[in-house]
Amino acid sequence: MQLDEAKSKFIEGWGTLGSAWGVSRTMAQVHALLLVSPGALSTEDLMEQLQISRGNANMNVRALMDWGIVRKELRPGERREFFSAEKDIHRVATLILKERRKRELEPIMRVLSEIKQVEPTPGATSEETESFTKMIDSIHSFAEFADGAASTLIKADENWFLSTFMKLMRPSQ
Amino acid sequence: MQLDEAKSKFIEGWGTLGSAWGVSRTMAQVHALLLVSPGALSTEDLMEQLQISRGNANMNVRALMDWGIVRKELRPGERREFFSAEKDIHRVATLILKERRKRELEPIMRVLSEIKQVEPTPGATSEETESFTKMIDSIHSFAEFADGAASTLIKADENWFLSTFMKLMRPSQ
DNA sequence: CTAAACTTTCAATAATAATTGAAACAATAT
DNA sequence: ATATTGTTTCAATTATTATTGAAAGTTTAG
Repeated sequence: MQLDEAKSKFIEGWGTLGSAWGVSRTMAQVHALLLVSPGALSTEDLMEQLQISRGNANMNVRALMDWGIVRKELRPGERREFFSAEKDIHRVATLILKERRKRELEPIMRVLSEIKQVEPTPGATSEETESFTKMIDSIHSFAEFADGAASTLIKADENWFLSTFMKLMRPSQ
Repeated sequence: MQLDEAKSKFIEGWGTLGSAWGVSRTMAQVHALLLVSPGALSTEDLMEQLQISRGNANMNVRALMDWGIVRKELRPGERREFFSAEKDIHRVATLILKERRKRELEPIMRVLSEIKQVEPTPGATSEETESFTKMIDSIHSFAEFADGAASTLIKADENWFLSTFMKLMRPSQ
């Protein structure tokens, strides 16, 4: 396979993966393009290679910078800005995990804590109330577990992540 | 807080969480409603309590059954079908993980293997080609790691998941 | 077999999310 | 000061995805 074809396939595939997560297809594609480009790219490069508008390119590149997985790169004597992706894939995974934790885990934790104390309600059997609180409790403790796991991964450095954790997870395969 | 209000809040919150993942809001809400209902519900119950159409209720309940987190329950002497959610939250997490692995990890793995052999391409510097294959390799091995981790979790039983893994992840908090 | 009770499908419609492109804004060089 | 080169914003548009509801399909009872 030729390099260009391989790059396109990767960008397309990464875009599809993105939509399965709550990430827009284009945002994932911009990320993919930056990942497989050895040097930094300008807004124009992004527009041309992905066939998207200037506004779109700008918005997505900014979102990626918010996530911390793309950096602005300024070149001396150059007016325009260049962008490059974090190339260390473990660090990328960590940063994405962090962002998703903030966006997804935190909101549901807030809801769960809020509804944790249900009053004995007139018109509901105690069975109903108990079944509800039991369910909420178990989701709550699971969410806390997931949150803790995410924190640990976020704090863990890449080496630990790869060597220790990997051996642990696949002891016999 | 009253039981009804708490239930609504939970259903709404679970729905919001769903949209952040690639799950439709209504599918997540149907799941939430079944989770907090002590008994099984009929299609009519779902329609009424979530204010959705028959077709919508049916499609989402079927999707949840495909995921394995909702079961059909037939009552002797009753024509209509009742549905109930898997209440064990660890099992729910496992089943969701399994489904997401199939839908997300597998497609990108396919793309990655396909583009792994890039020919030395005329018109591209060897630096360019090398940088590309290096990136693909590292994503590939990371994806393999994630896939292995997912398999392990899927196979692991609930007790191990809670006791061993939890202690491991949060050794000092 | 036919009616009744219920489920499933799917084309049409509505709701939501992403994208464009032009205008406003900012920075630098002359 | 103003022309040039670039960035950012945002209302309008387009594309995507979810939802409806009516029709077709199933199953059981009589």
